[in-house]
Amino acid sequence: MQAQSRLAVNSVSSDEHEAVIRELTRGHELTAQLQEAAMRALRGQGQPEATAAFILREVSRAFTVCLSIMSSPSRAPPAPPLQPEMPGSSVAPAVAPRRNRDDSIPRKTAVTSTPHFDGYQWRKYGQKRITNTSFPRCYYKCSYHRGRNCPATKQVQQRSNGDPPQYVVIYVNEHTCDTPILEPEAAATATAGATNPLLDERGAKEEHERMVLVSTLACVLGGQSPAGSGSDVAVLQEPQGRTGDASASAPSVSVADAPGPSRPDVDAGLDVMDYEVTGALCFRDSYGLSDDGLPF
DNA sequence: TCTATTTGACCTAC
DNA sequence: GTAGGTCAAATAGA
Repeated sequence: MQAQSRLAVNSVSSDEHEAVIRELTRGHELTAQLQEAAMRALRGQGQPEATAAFILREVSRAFTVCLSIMSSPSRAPPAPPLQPEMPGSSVAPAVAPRRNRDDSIPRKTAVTSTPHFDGYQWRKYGQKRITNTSFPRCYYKCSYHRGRNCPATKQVQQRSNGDPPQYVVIYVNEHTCDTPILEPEAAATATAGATNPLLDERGAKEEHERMVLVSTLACVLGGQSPAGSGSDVAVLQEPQGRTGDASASAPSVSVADAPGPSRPDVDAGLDVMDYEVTGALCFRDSYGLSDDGLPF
């Protein structure tokens, strides 16, 4: 599948490339909202809550990985889409990009409209105006940077102010804190914060989408299988610690602490690049959504 | 009082 | 010298 994706992506036009990114971004965004709503709906329900949290986090991560791949220079069409398309902004001059300070530091790039909700908690520590860009770049550290010595940081830069606005998020270093997924209230706060007006703008439409997805997910977790997706959930069993770090499997709350002996096995060995994860969750097909993401 | 955010200054790669 | 990344003091809010 991965090879097929590469072949396909390498031959697509700029418009198609943008469309793929747009759809992935949309999926990622919906996953974030579903995560928020599902956690609220399933709160205190033990195993279903833990399972939902795990699945949704992995789905979100799968979208992030796909977006990262699609946004990488080797995947981009001839005309790179990362430059802001703001009126009045000139085409970027041929300036040699600065090298990362340390090439050994793992970096992942994602494009999303919900940069502030990715399952982790971040603390902003800086903001910088970047040349040839219309928006400043914000710098975040993991909230557990001090307490757990987590080295993870991310940079968020708005790329366009469309609907929804798109953000380029660069994740630097892996989490070693094994940050739990945000509690529903915290997630709602983070998502609906001043830096993310998305929910305000979409309001009723997306609330409806969320409710459809949540009810379907609840159905799945409750042992009822929505059309054609009953066995897909099991495919999503995957190690929680993406770094292989032993500490990554010892979160303080939420998912890993949830009761139940059959928590998805942290040693299942599924890699980040197992795209069957995303393939197994075809929201539109499995959940009866139309082409524009709305329920039929 | 504590915590998070803002913002100017500083450091470093190019 | 310039620009990106980080630090830390100042500030705001709970």
